[in-house]
Amino acid sequence: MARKPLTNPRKEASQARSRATVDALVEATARILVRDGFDKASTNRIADMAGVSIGSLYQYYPSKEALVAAVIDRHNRQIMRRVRTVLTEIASLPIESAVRRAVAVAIEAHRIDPRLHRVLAEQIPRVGQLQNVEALNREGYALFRGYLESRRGELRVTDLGLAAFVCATSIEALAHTAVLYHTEMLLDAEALIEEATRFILGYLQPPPG
Amino acid sequence: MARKPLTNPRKEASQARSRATVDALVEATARILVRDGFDKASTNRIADMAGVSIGSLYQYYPSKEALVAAVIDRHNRQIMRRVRTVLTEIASLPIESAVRRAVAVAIEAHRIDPRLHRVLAEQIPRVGQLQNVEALNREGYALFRGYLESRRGELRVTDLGLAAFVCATSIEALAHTAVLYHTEMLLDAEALIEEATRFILGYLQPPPG
DNA sequence: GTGGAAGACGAGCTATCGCTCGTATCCTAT
DNA sequence: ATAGGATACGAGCGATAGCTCGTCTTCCAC
Repeated sequence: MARKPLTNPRKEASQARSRATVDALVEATARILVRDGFDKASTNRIADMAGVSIGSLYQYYPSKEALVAAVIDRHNRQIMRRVRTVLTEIASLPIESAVRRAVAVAIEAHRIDPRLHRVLAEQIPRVGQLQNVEALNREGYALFRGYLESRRGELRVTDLGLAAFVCATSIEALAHTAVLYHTEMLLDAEALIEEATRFILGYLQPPPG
Repeated sequence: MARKPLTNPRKEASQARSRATVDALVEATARILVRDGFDKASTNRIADMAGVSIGSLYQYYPSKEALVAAVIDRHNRQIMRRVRTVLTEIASLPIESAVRRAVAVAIEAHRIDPRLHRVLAEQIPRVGQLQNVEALNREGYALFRGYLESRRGELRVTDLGLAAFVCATSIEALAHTAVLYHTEMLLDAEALIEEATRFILGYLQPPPG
């Protein structure tokens, strides 16, 4: 396997001026990733677009990968803030509305910055941040599993771990695919949400009657 | 968006000797992709591993991307041959066994060469082959949709297009995730297949009774 | 058996990459 | 006011990338 470059920031920025520099670098990285893709995102170009000298760039980030990792981090934080909130709120809801909310937030999360999300989804493996993203997936999975456990009596599934995996993976994939590759479906997002909800419920809930 | 390099082969190999050269190049590309990743797969290195001079490489492929595209192509062909066969066979099967077979073949297909599949899944967007892969997905989707239509009377879903999208996307995602990131699940692949089958059937079939 | 097309070769060009380091400027504690 | 740490600068180094082109070798139709 390939050797991993360091992806941690080099030092904290302590003065306001330098914090602005760091922000500009991360922002410029995100913009270049979206506009030109990972390959054309050279450190020189990033520094340029940030209006910062290449020397300053290397004061804060040891490599291009570290910069991309910072972008990923920022994006993930945005997503998880939203997902965590909603998946915590659903605890008190009945199954049907809980699942509907979960599906909706998955779509919402993917729509936060779809173009960036797409580039990142493609580039994350190369930056060696896969574990971190796996950790996020696992958190979503764990939150959902927690909910299932609290409602175990109302479910027809027995292996809640497996069920949570199946649900979380599918919901994520549906949201991901729809947002990134089938935007026309979002014109009637409600219909998609309803269908996905029926999908999940048909699996989780015992047949009526 | 980034400028696209040409990805078409440069010329056909007509003599046996040159066909061997082309094969060696594609094979070497695949091996280096798996072993070292896309970034370290330089044309010089590929030519080296193939035991072919760099000049010969450029006689047949105009760029590194073209070589990777050839690898993708070969791999996709392997996968689709299998998937097409099975999805055609299921036409005569009742829903339950048809879905089970479909799930099984999705997993099977991802297991053909998982390490290569993983690298390719990550790198395909950069090679601009996304449409081609989308075409494959659409073929899988269309085949499955055809089956659903032939059984429409036995289903509870109404929008078969949407249903096929939901099923195909989920099955693919479950197979993909399990094979690439949760190999421990494959120790009991039967259990996974059964669960996924229940999952899909709960959505497609009307409640019993 | 020979001429010309097909194939193979690899030194080396240009471009760009990631990155360092010596120097200049700014900020703040005293 | 000023010392000295924090911050910013950017010319330019070494490495490596993709790729060309002039030359040599092999194959095959006649």
